[in-house]
Amino acid sequence: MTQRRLLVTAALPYANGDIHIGHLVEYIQTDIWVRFQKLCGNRCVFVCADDTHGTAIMLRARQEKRSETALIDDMRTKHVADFAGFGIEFDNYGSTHCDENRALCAEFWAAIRKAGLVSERQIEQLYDPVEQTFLADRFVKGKCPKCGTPDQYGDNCEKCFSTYSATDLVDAYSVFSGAKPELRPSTHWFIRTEDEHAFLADWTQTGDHLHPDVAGWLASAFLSEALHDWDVSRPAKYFGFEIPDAPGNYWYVWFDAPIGYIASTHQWCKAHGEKLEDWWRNPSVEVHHFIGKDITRFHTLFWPVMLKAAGYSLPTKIHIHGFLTVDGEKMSKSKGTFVRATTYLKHLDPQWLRYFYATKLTPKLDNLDLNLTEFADKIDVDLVGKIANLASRTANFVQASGLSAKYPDDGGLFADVAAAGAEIAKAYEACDFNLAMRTIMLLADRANKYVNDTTPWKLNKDPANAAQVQDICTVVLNVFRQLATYLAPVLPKLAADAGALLNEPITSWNQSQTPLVGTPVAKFQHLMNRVDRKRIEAMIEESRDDLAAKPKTEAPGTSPAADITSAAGASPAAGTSQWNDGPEPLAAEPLALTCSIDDFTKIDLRVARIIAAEHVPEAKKLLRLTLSLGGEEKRNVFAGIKSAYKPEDLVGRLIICVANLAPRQMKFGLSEGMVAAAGGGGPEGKEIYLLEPDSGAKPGHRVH
RNA sequence: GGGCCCGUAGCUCAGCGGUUAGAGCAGGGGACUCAUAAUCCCUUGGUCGUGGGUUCGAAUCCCUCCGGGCCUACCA
Repeated sequence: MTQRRLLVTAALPYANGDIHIGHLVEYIQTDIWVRFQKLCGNRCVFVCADDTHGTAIMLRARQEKRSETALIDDMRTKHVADFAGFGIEFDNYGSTHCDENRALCAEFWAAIRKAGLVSERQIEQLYDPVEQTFLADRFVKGKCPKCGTPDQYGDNCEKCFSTYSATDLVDAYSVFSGAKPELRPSTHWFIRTEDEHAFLADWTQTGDHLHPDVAGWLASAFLSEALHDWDVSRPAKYFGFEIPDAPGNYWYVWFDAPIGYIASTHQWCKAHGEKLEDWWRNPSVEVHHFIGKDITRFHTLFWPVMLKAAGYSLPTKIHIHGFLTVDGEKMSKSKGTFVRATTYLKHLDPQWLRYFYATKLTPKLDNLDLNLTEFADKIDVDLVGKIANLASRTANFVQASGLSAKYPDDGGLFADVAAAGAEIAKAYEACDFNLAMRTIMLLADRANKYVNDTTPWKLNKDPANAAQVQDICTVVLNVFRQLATYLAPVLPKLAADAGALLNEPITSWNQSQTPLVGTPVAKFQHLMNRVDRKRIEAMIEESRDDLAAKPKTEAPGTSPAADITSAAGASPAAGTSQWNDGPEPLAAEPLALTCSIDDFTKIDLRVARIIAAEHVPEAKKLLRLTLSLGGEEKRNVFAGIKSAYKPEDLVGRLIICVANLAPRQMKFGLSEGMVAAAGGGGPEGKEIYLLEPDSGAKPGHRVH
């Protein structure tokens, strides 16, 4: 096989947060693929970097009272340590805030201008008067101008996938301050992607660059109509690179982020005496991007246009994966399933997660689930019970004698395992790690059966059988070594340990094709530990604590908020010990800031009777309630309690409502108030408890 | 209001137009005791969410419906 040259990237993590197990899906996936390529003898360079620019970084740095560079340097150090902890080996890990990237951005910009793709025009842009900054697209929300969906971000609509600029939003507000943004004029620069419509229509639909599902989605959602101009500049203040020919303006973070792939490559080139052109302007080099499905648009529409204009290689393939769920649900801080990389490493073996993700990853865009029980079972059964066990049950017998000098007759076992290598390699290449792992485990089953059938432990009782025992163990340890080689991309440490055991490092996929003979066998040591379930619980527990410990408020226990709680019939005066009330509910939703009695009296809480309740067929969470405040005073209220209450059980009950809440137009009608309920949402949103006054209260009574 | 994804054995998933629907794990029975209570053999278990349609033939293609999830922090 001829040596391929591959340039591989994983998406740049944003320097505004810690690496967590969701991120790791992608980095582990990419690392496995890269290690596989390298093991096969291909020249493969794996680059990544921190994505450091944008309003979020600027505001966070401001909040933490330090410079942006101090913040991003700090985050980068943490990210690098997290990745290293999981054995993710980048050839270069850079930052988008570096000289190479600045220079490349300027080069791209000049080329895109030269290609005639840049438009300049003055627009009225939204400005947050509280934070005193123009609002990046993602930090303005409002109604989609095309379909009217509320709470949509300023650059594209998640519902109808239309793209637009933030000023098109209806009823916009700043996600930072909540303030109504002001329109302020400023000049912006746009890339007219529509000019490359034909190119994109071709590139996305041909050449196997994209999974067919993605290609189809792009074709129907975007390419079926004219592409919108892409606003790539932001006026000061903005943390990023200033546009050379437009002083006071900065490139939008999504302009310089993908260029960061090239900048990181450039750094690697400099460190290794290579030329950037040989990697990014060389048709014989394959460029592979690994990304999550959330950032598909940037990589499949904008990025190719930029690359084409600047004369850099277009991606050979964009590998897109789905999101992680834990125990079937989205990662949740309150449930402790939002596990940071550092937290995981404190408790569990990184190889376990690498293996588990490998068993779940396919070329498809499906989300993958980390079922914690299954996780533990898979490690114990597959890695300890099947793989490690092969060495564990035979190495001791040949520790003195080493492997046989000549590879014995094994009934074709070694040859079969060797032959399976092609199929496994094909699966790795296709990112079908699930298939690769299944195939490997089947082979492990066969090898274990071989041990059972040949019973070396029985033969070993008679010294006359020494040679036969040695032969059997030579076979088993060789198959073990084959499997360790096949698993090396996923489990580099296991492969290293296998190499140490047999005194021959595993460095190449081809080693799986030739038996190892005559080498000494080292004293056997545990290759892989079983999963201690308690450690998983501890990890989840700590992830939960992480959050509870964070937002401390000054609110004293006697705040008005606490009074409301007592009105609900909780027992605040009683010690928690007597009633065994745990701290979880409070931890899940910490106390709000102190408010004054004046603040409180603004809210007019009233006793009301539910005189009618009905389902709203089209609504997922809502019930329509008619509340009576006594006499003729009635309120039509939509309450998000469908998951916890049936309409027929509600009619006639007394509840507490917010009687002076501003009416709100909802999809199903006008809601003229709000029903008070306790609870934290809970699983499936079922943890909802309506407040009910003590007996004697009458509709219309105010809650003081 | 729209979009996307998913619904195959208890669990996680293969299969994605063609013989009696598969695997791993879990469950049950047995063997073995070298091995990290590992391994090996046998075995229970599914009208492939529903109702239509296309077809000689559908889990597999099309449509309806039902159910679940996501689209709320540039969080993969």
